[in-house]
Amino acid sequence: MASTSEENCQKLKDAGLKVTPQRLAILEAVYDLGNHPTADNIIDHIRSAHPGIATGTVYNILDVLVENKLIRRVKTDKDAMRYDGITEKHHHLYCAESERIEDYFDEELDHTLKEYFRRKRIPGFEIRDIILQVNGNFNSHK
Amino acid sequence: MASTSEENCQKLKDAGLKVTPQRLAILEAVYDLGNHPTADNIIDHIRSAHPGIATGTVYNILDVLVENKLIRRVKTDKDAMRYDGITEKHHHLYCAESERIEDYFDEELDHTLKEYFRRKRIPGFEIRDIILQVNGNFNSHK
DNA sequence: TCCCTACTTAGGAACATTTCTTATTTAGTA
DNA sequence: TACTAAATAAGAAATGTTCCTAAGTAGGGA
Repeated sequence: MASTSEENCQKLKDAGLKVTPQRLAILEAVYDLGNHPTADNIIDHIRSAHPGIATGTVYNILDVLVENKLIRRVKTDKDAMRYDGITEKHHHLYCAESERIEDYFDEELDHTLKEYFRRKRIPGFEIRDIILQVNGNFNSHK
Repeated sequence: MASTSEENCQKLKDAGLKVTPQRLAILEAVYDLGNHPTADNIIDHIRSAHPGIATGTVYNILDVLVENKLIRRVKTDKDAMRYDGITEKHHHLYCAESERIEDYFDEELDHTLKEYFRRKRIPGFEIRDIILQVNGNFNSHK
């Protein structure tokens, strides 16, 4: 989870993006904060080290990072958009009662789905990927 | 797809909601518009017959209808929130290139998933339901 | 049918997000 | 190291969504 500035710098370069202090700060904020921060969480975190950054800039950069697959966007029904520093394929568990969102990895499931849709095609639609939105409740207290 | 005012009226009553002209109008707008309208589409549609309705009211009522499961909210990555008049369980096909979203029904798939998670439980999490977000492209022109 | 109460709406303010334009900065090249 | 083109950030303004309060309305009971 811990990543150095140089590594993050490299990630930006690899994606063909110019490296700017703002982009580094935001990428690091998403990693540091963990647990699907909102744009607001990210702005707060960054302003401590980087007071002048504009709100619009943060949103712009988040978009750029999402487009270049350095981070992901996590949809929620109600509240604000949230972000995720994990780029490997994974699903999300949404708690109906709290705002909690957990990552869920399951290669067996991914494989099963892939097989399923290899057999049963959807007419007129070419699948790129499938993300599960698993709704329910956490019943143990972390 | 066609539904009378009386039927919609009854749906509201069944959900324990007071019947108001605004609620009926919005419920009908979602059915009439089809194809996952945005709040904006709905507001436009309603204002023709119901000019005075406040924007906030439309959002409030959409929330109420979602909470009472008369309609559903469809999450999208980027653009505005969209709504869906179909309340049976179903998944969504998201087109990467257009804003098109199609409904996808597949009982066999639902059954497969149910079986899968009956075997393989997620520790500390109780599943209520699972929605697939199928990303890809439409390759035929409808 | 009329009244009462709780629920609902209108309207506006607050908040979240996107978009636009201009000035600045990056990174490659000389 | 200095120059330049292209990409980027700041700031402001537009848009989308939520929240709040006072006024209005639906529906049950007298």
